[in-house]
Amino acid sequence: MRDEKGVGGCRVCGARLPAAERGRPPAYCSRSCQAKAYRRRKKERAAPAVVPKGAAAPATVTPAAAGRRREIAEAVWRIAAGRGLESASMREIAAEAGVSLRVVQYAFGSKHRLLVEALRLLHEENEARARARVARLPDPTDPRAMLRTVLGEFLPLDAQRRMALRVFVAYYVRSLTDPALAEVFLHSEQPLEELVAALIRQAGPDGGLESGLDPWREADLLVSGVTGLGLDVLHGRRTMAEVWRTVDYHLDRILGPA
Amino acid sequence: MRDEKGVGGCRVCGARLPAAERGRPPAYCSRSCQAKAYRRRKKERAAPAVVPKGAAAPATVTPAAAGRRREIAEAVWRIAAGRGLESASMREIAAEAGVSLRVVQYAFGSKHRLLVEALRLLHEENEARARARVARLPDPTDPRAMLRTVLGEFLPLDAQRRMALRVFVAYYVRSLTDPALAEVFLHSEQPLEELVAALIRQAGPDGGLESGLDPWREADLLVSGVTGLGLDVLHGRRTMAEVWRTVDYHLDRILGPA
DNA sequence: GCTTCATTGATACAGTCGTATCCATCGCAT
DNA sequence: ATGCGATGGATACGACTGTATCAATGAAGC
Repeated sequence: MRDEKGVGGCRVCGARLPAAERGRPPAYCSRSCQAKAYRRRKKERAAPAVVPKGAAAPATVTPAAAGRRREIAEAVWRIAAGRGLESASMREIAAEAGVSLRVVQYAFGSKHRLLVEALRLLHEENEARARARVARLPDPTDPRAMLRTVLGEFLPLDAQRRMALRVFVAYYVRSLTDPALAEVFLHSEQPLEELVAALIRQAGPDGGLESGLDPWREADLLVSGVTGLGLDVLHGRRTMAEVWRTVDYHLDRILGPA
Repeated sequence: MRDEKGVGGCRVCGARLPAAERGRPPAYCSRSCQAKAYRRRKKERAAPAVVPKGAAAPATVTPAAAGRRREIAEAVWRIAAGRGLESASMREIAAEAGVSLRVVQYAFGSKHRLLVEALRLLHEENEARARARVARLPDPTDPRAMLRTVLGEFLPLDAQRRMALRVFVAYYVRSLTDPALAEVFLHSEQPLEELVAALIRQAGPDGGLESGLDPWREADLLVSGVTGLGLDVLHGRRTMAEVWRTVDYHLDRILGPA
């Protein structure tokens, strides 16, 4: 609740305001009053009341420019996951992000650029989270645990991954008729089957890899299969428990029983 | 190309037409001419010119009511596959179907009912085509050929299946936020994994089914995997040749080498 | 004080959207 | 020839769309 927008006259001298019909409503009666208020704020900022010199990150205060783009992109994710990408209008996005329409326009220029950028950011976010989960594994040399973690990135295991999966599917459909979105998809996501194939292959010498298996073909079906199973879970056609049983069955088959 | 709508005068006597500003444009100069034309049509219908009693279905002449709904639904499919479901507006659909907006409204009542019905019809259409392809197999007892045919129903192997796949994915995404569409999805598509599992199991006794395989789990990953691979093909991220190699590898693994 | 620049609130603009209304003509029967 | 319900063309309605415009802000240098 800051001071009311324009009902109390000039914020400095209290004089009546001209009340323009167009543009932003005035808050000062003159530019001199505006400059006076500015210098007052500047002085307060110079002595910012005991800041512990970098103890905790300033969670609420973002680097302004990039931070706001990020927050708007997150609003796009939430809307796309909850109500579908088709109801992500500029005004809805602005409301969800808690900013004005003009700010969204200014930050991204056009809706199309906003959508492309939101997809790109979600890709980055997900890759970072996936890497973090892999790094948090207790035994980094256990191929089965590693495979389970990697494959789990495409399953709706928590709110975050459920949302990401929904958003990605919505974007996937759009990308079928939108080259700019298609490029974001095709540019990333490639080395995944290779990673899984490498994990399977690496399990061969010391693990229990049955001979005669083609790691590449196994990885191919495993990755696309897990994606398809995840979509069924989103839909309510399967439970995660069933999916894990199927995945574990195939991991047993490929790597040998646990 | 029937006779032009209203440029040639009365369809019976050829007289000039009053050309009303509101409502449907007239085709007859008077009610008597209208009745004359009706009786003429009725007589032709009574003696329908050597119909061989059910030899071939009257492909072009549809039962009017259901036939038109079908044509409008096909227009929805074409638009959804070509330009995306989000650009399937009532007016676009009407234009694509070659009818007026009012006709689309009249035939389906609301856009939502139209979309649901179009999805239902596409499901029926696809099931019929799939059954026909299975029935056309040279050797109905060959599990490998049967499996390849069944799994092929989810791959963009021709223009029809490519279109159906695109439409289904678009609808799938909508169904995540639209219960009526979700019901159409959940109501069908269930017995598919069971069919594939049955085919795998049946190949056991006389075929070359390796012991230790769980037909149900194999079918589970195979079906969802083929779906996922098909989506990648739609996107251009894979070729159909690569997909067939992966599928055939796994059929070899499950059924034994060809 | 002045000016400049990036930012932004309020609103206008030109569409498209799904749906509803009006009403003439339709097929069909009496 | 008239009546009836189904059909359908033209158009209005109100809501919403993405984008553009105007003017005033915050912040800064001179």
